[in-house]
Order: sequence, then structure tokens, then C-alpha cells
Amino acid sequence: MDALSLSTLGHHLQALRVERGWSLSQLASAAGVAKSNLSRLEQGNGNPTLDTIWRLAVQLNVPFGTLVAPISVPLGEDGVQVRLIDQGTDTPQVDAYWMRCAPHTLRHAEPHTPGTLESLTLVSGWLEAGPEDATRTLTAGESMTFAADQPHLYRTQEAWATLLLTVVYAAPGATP
Amino acid sequence: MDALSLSTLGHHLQALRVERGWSLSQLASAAGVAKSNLSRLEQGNGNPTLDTIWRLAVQLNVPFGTLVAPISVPLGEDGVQVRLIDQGTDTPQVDAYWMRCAPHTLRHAEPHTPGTLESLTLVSGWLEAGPEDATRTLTAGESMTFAADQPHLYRTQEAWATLLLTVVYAAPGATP
DNA sequence: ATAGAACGTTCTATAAAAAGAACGTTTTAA
DNA sequence: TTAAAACGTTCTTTTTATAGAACGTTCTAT
Repeated sequence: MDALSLSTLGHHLQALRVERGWSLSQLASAAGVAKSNLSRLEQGNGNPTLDTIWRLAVQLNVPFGTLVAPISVPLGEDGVQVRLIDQGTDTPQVDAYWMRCAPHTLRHAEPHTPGTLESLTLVSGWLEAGPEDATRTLTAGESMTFAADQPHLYRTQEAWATLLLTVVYAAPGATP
Repeated sequence: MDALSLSTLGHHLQALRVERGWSLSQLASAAGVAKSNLSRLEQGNGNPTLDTIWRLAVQLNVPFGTLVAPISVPLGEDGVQVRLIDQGTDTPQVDAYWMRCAPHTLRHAEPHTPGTLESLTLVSGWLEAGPEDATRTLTAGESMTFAADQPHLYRTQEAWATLLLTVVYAAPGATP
């Protein structure tokens, strides 16, 4: 754990607290944490316990990861990281992926088999994606579906992109 | 921090490690964590430090929140199992879940805050979902988006359903 | 003005998380 | 068959995160 992350946590804690108009003492008391402890954390020192982070997150009403973001995750060589979440057992075959693209990444993807579709939902950041002649841009929370049986691409600019991606392969015998 | 969350963390740690074919000793060594410590954590005891969680998350190559996110319902009484995949860091807030529903399940969900949307993509099976007065049915590979700021439901029939679900919370200050 | 309360910080004491050594067991290799 | 290595667990020791008390300071109200 680097010092940057610790000060990030501290800044986040303080920002969220002030945003809500609470004093350090109030938050500490409400969360059941010693105010000396919270003080230390906001200063960027310390290395809080999961229990402590948990209590503060609950009290601040933020998702857990929010406190410690930005998240640093190792990437593949091309700046794209992909993880298989699940594979369907039905027809058509469906593969579900979690995917993350570094800033200024351009990933070209080969065509899948005819009739294949991809659906993606952006979780964080900004992304341009789609068939190479018909891309669209997405921001957090937005979704799109496109035909993936032709060359397609994923491209980021200044921001990271995190998304869910499902590949729906054409059902055997289906009429295109 | 309740015991459930701690054992959840333990299970996640172990599952991710085994998934990668690593031994406890290997992971501990690679992450720079004492194996006694990791052993304790996988057993569901202990209350790890942010530093420890961080090192393990980086080594396992998963977003931070994934390790500690509560697997909300372990296929509980309502036959629904939910796993947090990722949480966005942007505005609007986006939470990504993997969800599985047993056959003949009916799950009623409370309204989210105004403006909240849910997008889901079915990976396997059959699912009826949406606002209670406007549900739709999905089969493998299909997607839908609906307003989740009203009572909504998920219902299966004879088959299981596996899906990706993203909850997009309304941006603060957005005009509904 | 002045007493009181609340603020955030910095002490000290205690509880516990982390590291490292040692253990018995299982796997691997000679 | 045996020696060596790796495994995961359980000890002990060390480090440190947490709680609580005490502090000086800044608001608030009388």
C-alpha cells in the first residue's frame, strides 16, 4: 500500500464528511470509531482495519470501494484487461466478461461468427465502441448492443473505462 | 463488521486463489503477506488491514471492492444469489452484479432512489423482470433496461436464470 | 467579557493484526 | 523406501491500530 492511496483515502473521507456537513466528532461517534482514529486517517496516516473502513462507509452511505478509489489494477500489454465472469449453459451461447481499458487505448477485435452480438454496459469512465464504421460513445451507466460479426473496436481517450461485456454467439441453425 | 462479511471475505480469497491454481503459500509470498496471516483470513477470522487487503487484491488482480463486497444473499430463502462484480467510480454511480435465481422464484425489490435505472443481460435460462406493472421476459443473450425507482420484480419459472445486472443510480442534481 | 460547549489534535494504554518460527502432513523425487 | 520440499495450520513475538483521556483552540451564549 503506497502513501498515495492512504492520502487518497484521507481526502475522500474528509470530502465525504464535509459534503454532508458533519464534524469529525459527529462522524466518529455515529460510526462507533474513536475520533482520534478518524483524525489520523483523514490526515493520511494509518492503515485502517476493514472493520473501521466498513463502519465509516456505512455511515457515509457510500459503496465500499468508493473510499479507497482510485483502484489500481495491473493491466495487459495492450492496456486492456479482461476477466471472464460467467458462461451461459443455454443456446445461444453467452459469455460474460468484465473489461477494463487504460486511457488512450485502441483495441481492434476480429469479427466473431456471423450473427454474434455484443452487449456492453459502462461502469466507469468513457468508451467508444462498436463496428468500425458505426461506433458509439458511452458514459457511466449507458449500454449498447451491436453486431460483432464484423471488425469492431474499443477506444478510450483521457479516462479509464470499466465495463461489462456479454458476447452472444449466434444460435446454431438460426436464420441471420 | 459482522461475522458474515468476514467469512465472505475468506471465501472470496480462497475461491479466487484456487481459481488461479495458486497455493496459499504462493499467494502470500507474492503479495508480501505472511502466510499465517492469509491462512487466518481465509478461515474467516481476523480483520485485515487496508494494506493487507490491497496487496491481495493487486496480486489476485481484482478490483478492491470485489474482495470485501458482501455476497448479499447466499441463495437464501428467496432462491436468489447476488455477487457484486464491480462498482463504478464516476457519476452516476454504477454497481455491477452477477445474479442467479433458482426455478420458481419471485423476488420483489423495493424502489431505488428516483431516477435509478437497472440494465440486465441474461446469460442463462429464462427470466421475467421489470417494474411490477410492466415486466418483460428474457431468454439467454437478451437485454433490457427499466426504471428501478418503483417496485420491481424478478421471476423465474421452470429454469434457472443467470444474469448480469447493473444498477445506475441517479446523478445528484440531475433533472428527473 | 466570560463560562461553557464543541472542535480537531496529540498523548497513553490496550487490544489485536502481522510476521516469523515451528509443527505435522502430504507431495515430490531420488 | 527414504529424503527433501511444499503444503496449511498453529504457535510466539513484535508491531501497530484502536480507544480513551487530556490538550489547546475556536465558536456560542449569557
